[in-house]
Amino acid sequence: MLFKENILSWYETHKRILPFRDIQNPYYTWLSEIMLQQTQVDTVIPYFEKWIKTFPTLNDVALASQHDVLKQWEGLGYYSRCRNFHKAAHIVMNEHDGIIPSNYDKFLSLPGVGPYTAAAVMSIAFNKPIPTIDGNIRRVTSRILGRKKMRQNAQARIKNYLQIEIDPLRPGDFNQALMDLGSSICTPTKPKCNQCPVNEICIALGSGNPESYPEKMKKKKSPHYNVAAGLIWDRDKFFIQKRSEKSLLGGLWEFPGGKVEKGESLKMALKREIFEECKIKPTIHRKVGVVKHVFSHFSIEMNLFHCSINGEKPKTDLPSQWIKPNEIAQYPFPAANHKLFKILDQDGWNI
DNA sequence: TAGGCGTGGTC
DNA sequence: TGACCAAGCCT
Repeated sequence: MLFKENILSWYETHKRILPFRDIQNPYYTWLSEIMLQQTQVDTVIPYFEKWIKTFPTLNDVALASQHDVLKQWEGLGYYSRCRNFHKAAHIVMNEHDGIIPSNYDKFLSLPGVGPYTAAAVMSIAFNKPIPTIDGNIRRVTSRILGRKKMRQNAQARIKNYLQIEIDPLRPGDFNQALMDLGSSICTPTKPKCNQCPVNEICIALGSGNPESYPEKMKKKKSPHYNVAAGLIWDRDKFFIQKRSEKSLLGGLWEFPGGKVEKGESLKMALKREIFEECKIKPTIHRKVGVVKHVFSHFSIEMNLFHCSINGEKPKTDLPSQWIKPNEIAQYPFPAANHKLFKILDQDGWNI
């Protein structure tokens, strides 16, 4: 049985038409691979199309402000991907004459580009026979080779195996075929082995329980926090501040506030947080709403209160703005804030 | 090297 | 409905 022939002929009949596929444009390939990190194809498509419309070339990305690129990324998550891509665009423009490097090591050295992304861009955009190893391919090869433990040793073995199997004439298609196989047939649970083009050589299937490959890692339970935030009004404008680039949700805008400490009421916590962040003691009015939001490693329940400032001026080290409700669209906010905006829109934004 | 880093979909 | 999952990278 010919592994790569079967994989590629399966791909020909099953591949999806995607806006970032079959376009020989390294910028499109690079951007899509960054967006696809830990993110499903259907989520990425609208973001990709909107981004390309706003920034048709890599030079447009380099010329844009971080604020503007984050605005386009808003809602996609893992915002360091966006900040790193923005930095990398500058490097390509300034140090590579605007040409995306077609050399693996040079491309790998760009911020936000790791072994997966470098291999994907090299193989898809530059036709270089370098195998990609992502979550899908790790699972597919774990099952084909019958290796339950996917640690350092196995990683090298996967690479060796794929380096031999990869089609030197169509390396990009080969890599994408294996990833598609992993996401549609060789799924983590309930794999559709009867539809698999390489089921005859799969050791995990032969073992009778392919789903048990590879061995799953135990995950830590993530903590939950109560959070209070203030919608601080001065006449028809409210106060927002920008999060530090190095923090969680770095570079996005938010309302002042923070975690509720043990023994604190929501309003006590909010007064304390606003004083710590802005050095003012606002009057806290009614609660606007509560939203629950799950992050990658913890969850929150955010309670938003209307506040007013009694003539005081907030003093903050972070960039800040007074904006009107209709100006929200200009600022990149995290998803939890957008949930609050929905509540505010229904509520009429009135104190 | 294991943990930090978002979000939306699925069951 | 909580737990898991999805085309990783950085520190």
